[in-house]
Amino acid sequence: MATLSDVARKAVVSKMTVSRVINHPEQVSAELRQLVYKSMKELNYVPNSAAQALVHNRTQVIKLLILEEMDTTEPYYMNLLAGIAIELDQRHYSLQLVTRSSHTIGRCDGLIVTGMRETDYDHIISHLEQPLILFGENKKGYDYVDVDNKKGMQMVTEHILNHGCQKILFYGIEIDEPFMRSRIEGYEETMKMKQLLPQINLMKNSSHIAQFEAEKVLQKNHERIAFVCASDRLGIGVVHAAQRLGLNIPDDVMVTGFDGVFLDRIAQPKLTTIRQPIVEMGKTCAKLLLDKIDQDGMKQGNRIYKPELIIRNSTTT
Amino acid sequence: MATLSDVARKAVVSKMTVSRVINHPEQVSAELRQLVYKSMKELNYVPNSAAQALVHNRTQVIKLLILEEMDTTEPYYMNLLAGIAIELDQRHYSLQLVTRSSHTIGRCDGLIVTGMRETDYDHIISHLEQPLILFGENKKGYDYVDVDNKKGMQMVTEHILNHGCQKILFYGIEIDEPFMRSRIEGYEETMKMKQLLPQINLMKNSSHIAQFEAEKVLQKNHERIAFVCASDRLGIGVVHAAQRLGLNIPDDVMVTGFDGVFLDRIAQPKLTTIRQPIVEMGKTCAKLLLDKIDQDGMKQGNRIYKPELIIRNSTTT
DNA sequence: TTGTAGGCGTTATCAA
DNA sequence: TTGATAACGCCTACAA
Repeated sequence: MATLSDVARKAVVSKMTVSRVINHPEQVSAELRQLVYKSMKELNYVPNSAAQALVHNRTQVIKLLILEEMDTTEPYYMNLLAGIAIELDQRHYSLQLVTRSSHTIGRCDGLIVTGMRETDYDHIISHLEQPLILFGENKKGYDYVDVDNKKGMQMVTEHILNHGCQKILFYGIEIDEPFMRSRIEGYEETMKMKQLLPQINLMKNSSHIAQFEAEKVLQKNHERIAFVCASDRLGIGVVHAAQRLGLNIPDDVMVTGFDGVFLDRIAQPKLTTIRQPIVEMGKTCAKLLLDKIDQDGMKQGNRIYKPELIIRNSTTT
Repeated sequence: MATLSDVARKAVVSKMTVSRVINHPEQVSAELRQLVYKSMKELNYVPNSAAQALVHNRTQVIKLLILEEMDTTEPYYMNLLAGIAIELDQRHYSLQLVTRSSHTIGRCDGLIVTGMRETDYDHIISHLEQPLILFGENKKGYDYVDVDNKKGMQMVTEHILNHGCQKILFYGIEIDEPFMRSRIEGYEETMKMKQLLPQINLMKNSSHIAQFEAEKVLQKNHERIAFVCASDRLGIGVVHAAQRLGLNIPDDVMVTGFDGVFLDRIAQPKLTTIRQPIVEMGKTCAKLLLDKIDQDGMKQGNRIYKPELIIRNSTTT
């Protein structure tokens, strides 16, 4: 692999001139600049990032801290990761995955944190000195990236109402975190606005639990009913329940999910859902973080994505 | 962050002694060694890997080259990645994700390659000079990690035969790669051994396509029938087909999947499947690769995992 | 067994 | 505008 010196020798200039052409090209005369570019190309020069990291006291490593259990890891994450990785690669950073079990965080230039619970702030997050970006809304003032959860749930609830169903149950995940509270709010407010009674049922994020719960409800129910779910996984469970009882989707039972990553398409019928642009959001996490690092840890604010309603056969024919 | 010099100063020894305690502890007297350990602990010393990388002409970066389309990315990958990441972190390497679209591979110490097609050998793989490990069997002599695909399909086919069903169809993925050929072989040989007619149907790895195909078959069929599928995704499609036609699983129709990552548990009923220990396999990929790097690219051979038959309600009650 | 000198590839600083 | 020098943190080679 060619080094700065190789390029310098070939162009018959000093190493510094080459370095300048790379970092402050405007400080170099056009003539030499062209000469250096030519040599770089010929030698196929790529800067050695270890050396750069050393001078700048950087690691060029970003850690992704996944605080959710591996068990609950949904397809979801792969997309987040893909987004993050694409952006990091472009800016010559690399990635390390850290889970709750890794006891020590180790060296890095910054962190992206996801799957965080309330208690993690004190135990983990507040001890970190590196810049960080959270994936998922929070009320503690940390910079974050998320979709507008409340708006999403409003959209999907209104969609059901517009299709002539007034009995709407909410199936959510039993977890006291902001993203969940926002989704509940979105549902609740929409229902109250129409003078309808919100019915909220929280459970573990498992398709089998959702199925079990929904079967109980459907056995007693005799009118048209809808389940708006806070995840596609719960949505799939409800679909199974309806099918087991021989009910028609969407005529007897309407079902919606949330996420729009993979599972919505696996369901049969496919799920109406709120799609989160996860890959995009991953890229944004990385972008924000790298900018934050470049700006010496300055606050970057939040990035809140507009949710997208994907209408499928679980609510319409 | 503390450096070698800091530790040396604190322990009142030279930098070299500290370096030796880390890399060749046996060359240092017990007395000094303890002193140095103590100082390291007190200063919370962690070696600067950029500096190490620089001296050793390493990058400390491993790339994971994912040649499959993002679209077909299954939950599967997250587990592979998790395994790889755990091992890399322990050995102070970091990771970069590269997809087909990244035009240049860039600097790294080694690669793990997955989702490769026949044509990629010439176009991509053969141009790489870094050590590499493939995830997935191949006949070109590259070191790889995989599950015994043939054995897995034999196990699951025999399982069906033992449960009194002789009409067994194979649903596979329409892709001419070794892993698929092995799974087909496993099915074919088991059937032939019992003098039964193998029936092989290849299609895109999509639950909806599998459902479509299975419905066609089931409409004409009037005996007990089983579908052994080459992925859980196909298996889910067959389950949907049976349900749409009001058939009972497993009494009328038996279904099996392959992979045992996430989707098998989402299905209702849960799928009998061949579980691949993906996290473990990911760790092994990383381990093999790092060893290969340490041994200057020496051939490491293959690691073939025993498949595990997970019996669930899609074949038994 | 321990320490000194030099170098890995890059960049900031200062001098020309 | 350009170049020489020193420094980043660590390790190899050699010397004591």
